[in-house]
Amino acid sequence: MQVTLKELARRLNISPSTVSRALHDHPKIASTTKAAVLKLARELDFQPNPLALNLRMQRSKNIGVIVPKISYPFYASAISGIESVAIREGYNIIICQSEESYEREVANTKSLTTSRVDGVIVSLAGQTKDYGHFKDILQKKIPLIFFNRECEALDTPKVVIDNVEAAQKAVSTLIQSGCERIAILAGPQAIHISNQRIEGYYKALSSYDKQARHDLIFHCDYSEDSAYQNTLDMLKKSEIPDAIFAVSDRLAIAAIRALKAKGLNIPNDISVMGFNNDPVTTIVEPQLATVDQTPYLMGQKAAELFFYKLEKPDAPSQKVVMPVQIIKRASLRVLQKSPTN
Amino acid sequence: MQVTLKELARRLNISPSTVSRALHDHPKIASTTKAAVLKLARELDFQPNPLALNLRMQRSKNIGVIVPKISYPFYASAISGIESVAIREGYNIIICQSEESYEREVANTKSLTTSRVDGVIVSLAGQTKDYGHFKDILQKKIPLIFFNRECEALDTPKVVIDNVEAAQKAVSTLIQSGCERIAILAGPQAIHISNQRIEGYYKALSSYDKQARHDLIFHCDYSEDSAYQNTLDMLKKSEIPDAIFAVSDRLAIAAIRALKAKGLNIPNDISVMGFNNDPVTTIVEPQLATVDQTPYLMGQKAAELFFYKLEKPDAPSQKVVMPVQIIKRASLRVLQKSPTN
DNA sequence: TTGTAAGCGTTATCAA
DNA sequence: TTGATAACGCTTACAA
Repeated sequence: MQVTLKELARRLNISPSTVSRALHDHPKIASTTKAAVLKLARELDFQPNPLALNLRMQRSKNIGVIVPKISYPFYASAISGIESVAIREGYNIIICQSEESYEREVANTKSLTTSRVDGVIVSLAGQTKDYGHFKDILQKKIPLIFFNRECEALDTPKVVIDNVEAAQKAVSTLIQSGCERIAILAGPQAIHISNQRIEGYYKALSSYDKQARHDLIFHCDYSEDSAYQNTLDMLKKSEIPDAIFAVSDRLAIAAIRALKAKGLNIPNDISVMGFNNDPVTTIVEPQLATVDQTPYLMGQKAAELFFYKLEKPDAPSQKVVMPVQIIKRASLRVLQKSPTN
Repeated sequence: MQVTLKELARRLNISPSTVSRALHDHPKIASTTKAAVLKLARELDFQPNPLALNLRMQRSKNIGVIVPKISYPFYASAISGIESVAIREGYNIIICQSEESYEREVANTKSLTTSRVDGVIVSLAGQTKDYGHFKDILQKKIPLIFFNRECEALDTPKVVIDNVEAAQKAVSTLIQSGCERIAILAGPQAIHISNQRIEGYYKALSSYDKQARHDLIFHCDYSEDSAYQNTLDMLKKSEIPDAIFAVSDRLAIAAIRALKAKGLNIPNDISVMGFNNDPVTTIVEPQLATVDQTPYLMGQKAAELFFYKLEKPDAPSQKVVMPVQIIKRASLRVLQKSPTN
């Protein structure tokens, strides 16, 4: 059994309140009693009971975290980031996986609120289109933070990347390496993040005075099978693309598989660019160029936004936009500089 | 603000204890009052305050989980497994990463015990050789469960695979496909799990009346660089191996990289077998044969062992041994059946 | 069948 | 500078 504050008081023949004050070095406490308390506390290895503390303080010191899937490397890193700052502040995190399902996400928010978390950090499930469960959280005055996949309609702190700009950079990189017909392998039509990346794709093309071609835009359902199929479809065109920009590394790798199956050389026949900088990008052959999103830092930032909100509940909600970095790898063709230029 | 049990009592003009009993359908409660309580509780969406409950019951309903790294796919799956049964029992899990460091593992156990978890589920850090911090946990009567990487010296419930048998199966598979000179790419000398796999390697060889050759045993420090170097060393021999059994997929992939760099064909010149069934095994070329360990099921089982221990603290500790499965893939040569046999 | 009171371990308020 | 008391929200003897 752990030693309690009461027990310290009993042994020292003083009242629990005095012990409590000594432990928190309250201004009006005799230095002698304070010393005595601290000494005994150390001797007996006193640890305040967090359960009692939590009840008293009406908080749990837990942060709920809802992500689509912790086995996605992006989220594994983001969680580490969140955890690192939570631990530092004496908080624990409770991780829930929505598995991209709206129903599970709703269930997760319910379970987190009944377990009285002090805040919730979320990256939206792919299927979520209704935000009632998040409004409930806000209404209960529980700080709610989004990261990566956010809900634009809700006024909460959030940390995201500029998906438009990131995609624009990625596609510009392809253009600069000499690609002319760049296809985009996007997600489902309704996915915000995917649409933003399509927008960036358009922007890149137009900034180089290129005409966007609607027949080079492919929507898959985020499954590898469908990415594979869409890639095969691309290759049926009379003039096949000379580059593919996929909105995630997983999709890009499925595309690579399809390209290889058709005997195409990457990057000589076709360049490929992914998104996320997943560890597999260095395993696949050729190594996959991609967009790095610093998920660990995003997680840290999200946690920091939570603590800021906790401290200043009425401060306006910040939207933090993280920089991204293009990672050039062997899946990208190298521009042959023409000697005349 | 959430409605409390007291509030229900006040509104119904009965005592809190009666409300509490009604909610728990205590035998001696008038069915009318019970109905009334339940009705109001539903109307006001009463949720018992877990903080109060925890203090009263002297438990946190949290399970601490310490793993080397959640971004290892094996642990990501294992955690999902643990979580799935924890949630079902109304428990939350608090995840800590030791990052393979002994010091961090000690710090993790400290932080978990001061936050008063009801149990701890651990897979040992690579560097851990002293188990004092775990003895402290046991002494505090906190259930302690090991999974995957266990501590043999401690009498606790555990869920593991039979590493000797798994390695024996893996190496037998190589032998059956016609490999003669099988090298093993093992971890550091002190790692229990790695040594067990070496033992299985010996057993497989001797069961086929083959002589084990010490010059085919390579110890790397678990880093990819060192796996790469060790593989290059193998190739300096007068007679190079015709198969490599690596004790993890990560090491196997580093080996593949080295083999390719030296212009060797896999599996024609040399077969490769990994361990873990990491998702990258299907990305690397050729796809990597490996040993599947069902980490999700291991996690579930570990959590179940925890709840069993919680219920029956004095029951003898179970050791659950999970079956493994050899996954054959293209990195394995196919045996040319000689027509005379 | 129900109510009263004590207690889980802490802190905050008030009084001394 | 310290102590007594109440309170956080719940359960559980014990009493009625």
